[in-house]
Amino acid sequence: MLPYLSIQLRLQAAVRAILPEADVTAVLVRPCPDPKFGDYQSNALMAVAKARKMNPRQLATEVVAKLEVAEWCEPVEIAGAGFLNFRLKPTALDAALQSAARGEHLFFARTAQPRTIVVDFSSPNVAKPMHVGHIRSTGIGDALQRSLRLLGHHVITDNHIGDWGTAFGKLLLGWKQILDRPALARDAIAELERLYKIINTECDTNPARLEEAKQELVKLQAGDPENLAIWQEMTVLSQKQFDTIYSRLGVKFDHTLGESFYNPWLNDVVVDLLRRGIARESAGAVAVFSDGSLPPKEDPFLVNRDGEWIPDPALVRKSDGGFNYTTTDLATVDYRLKTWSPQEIIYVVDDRQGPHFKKLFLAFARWQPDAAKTVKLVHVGFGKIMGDDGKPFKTRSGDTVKLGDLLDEAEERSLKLVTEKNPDLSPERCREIARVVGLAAVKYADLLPNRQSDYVFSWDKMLAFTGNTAPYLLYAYSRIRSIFRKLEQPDFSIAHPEVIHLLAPEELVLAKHLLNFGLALEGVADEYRPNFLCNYLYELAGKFTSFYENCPVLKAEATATRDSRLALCHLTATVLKQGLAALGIETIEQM
RNA sequence: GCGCGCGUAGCUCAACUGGAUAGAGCGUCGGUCUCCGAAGCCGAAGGUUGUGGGUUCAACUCCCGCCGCGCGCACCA
Repeated sequence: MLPYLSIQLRLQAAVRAILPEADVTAVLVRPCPDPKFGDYQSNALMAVAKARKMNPRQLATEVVAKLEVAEWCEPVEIAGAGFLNFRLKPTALDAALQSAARGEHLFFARTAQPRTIVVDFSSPNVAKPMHVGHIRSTGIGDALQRSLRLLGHHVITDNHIGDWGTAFGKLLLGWKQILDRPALARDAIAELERLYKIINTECDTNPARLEEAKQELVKLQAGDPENLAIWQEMTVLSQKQFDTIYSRLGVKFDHTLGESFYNPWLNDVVVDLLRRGIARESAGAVAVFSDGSLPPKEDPFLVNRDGEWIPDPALVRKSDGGFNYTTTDLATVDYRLKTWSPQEIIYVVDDRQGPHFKKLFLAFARWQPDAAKTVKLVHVGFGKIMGDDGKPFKTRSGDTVKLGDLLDEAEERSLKLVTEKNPDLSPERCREIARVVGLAAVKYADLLPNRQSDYVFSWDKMLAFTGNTAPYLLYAYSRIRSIFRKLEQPDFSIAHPEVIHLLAPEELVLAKHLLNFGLALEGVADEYRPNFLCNYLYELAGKFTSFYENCPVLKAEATATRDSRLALCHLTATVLKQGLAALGIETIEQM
């Protein structure tokens, strides 16, 4: 077990010994923000004391008297208002690394309570090109599902593609009347996009055209064979595009159950909602209204107009009989619960859909109160990608940036840099390095900022080899690998874990940081924030580089020092690789 | 108008249950390759965390007011 977890358990036991009725789940041990205070700290006693109106330092003194941590720590220090500071004994640090070297752990613990978690992410639309916005849902969702799996959860990924809806009326009309077959063969998505744009423009100015499109949609929804066949073909063509992009990104889904999958249940959902009095008819449509159980300010089914709270319902059936996405989403929750019995469903979707998810989650809880208690529904929202001008990121001509083009450009730019820095490497080798670096740069730049804020897209920043970037991390990794190449043991493994014995300050700093890998992973899983792991890995790479500058490995004077440092390098490389993998980022041996 | 989110160094961003002297990178200035990869490393300068109050032993973090920006506000998703 990792030292801080052992210390935490003992601390909780000590608190329980003093205050038997105390809830110790919040009594946590965390790394110190400043090494001068020690390696780990706990500030939980101040909160415990406060809740009981006790003197925090007095409580700390009593707890410390009962605290048995001498096998890992120097004597515990009580500081400030009631902080506990722990300093690891060198033997405990060595032991932790040795157990990792024996393969007993990689500085994280698999969860004691595995949950079944559905992760719903990416969700592109049929007949439309995947664009730069999809990188966010896809990248964040993939990083979350990878991290959750690594921690031992049972994860089910489901790509809820937009393969149904009003857009298909226009697409069908375009397909029947102005389809350019050769163009479709060349670039299906571009042709479908062209159809949609033309018909959409016509519909804006010509009500008759709009009516035609609506009729095509009605026919599709009624199961007209011709329209269904065309729709099917559009879906297949789109899926090819998705597959190409996902294959480049290294993203896989366990399921791809698009919106259309739920069609058979939509009518039943609405009927049931009506029967239970959760939805009612309004202006020809069917909608879920507020049940008044929440204060108006917190009630997503209410909106304030000129000082008055008026209904802002969620529509589940349009006045023309069509269904809305709330209906589909309700059917989807129902299906997922019945099929997989998850404890948690995570939706990685743009923050602007926040109000929709609030309504959805509340509506589901009213529809199926018992089922709702078994599952945690979470909207993991994220902000927009902006250009240098502070406006949403677009091409020079003002179009949305297509994801495929973005990845191409990342590889091209990265190839230029790689070739420049490595004139000796073969073109094939450079191309492979550039592929990994370019892709990593885009993914990492997207995962690094706090997901809720908008961020500014910058090629120069994400491809820079300095600063908190993917190239910097990959460079640190490749430098470690270079050591083992030089050693002529590219498949190096730690033969004798007991050689690990850390002395130099830079060794200690690096080793202690390795111990915190699990905290970073848990942060990602608990807060749905991959940027915690990004920052952890950046610090790890930085601490490794400091070590590397100051502590000779292959040229160490003593064999024992050399072997210990080789082991430290190997463990660092393993954590870097595993951590990047959890973010969906590949590593390379050389760059 | 109402609601939600945001506001941190010149710029781009961090800041882990409220916790100790708010941290990085870029840019600027300076140091560092007869030594395992200098795409690196070390150092300096740079802040009233939009603003005014409040709660607390302790506030970037929680509460209230104000200013500024973004987003959303039935029959698209």
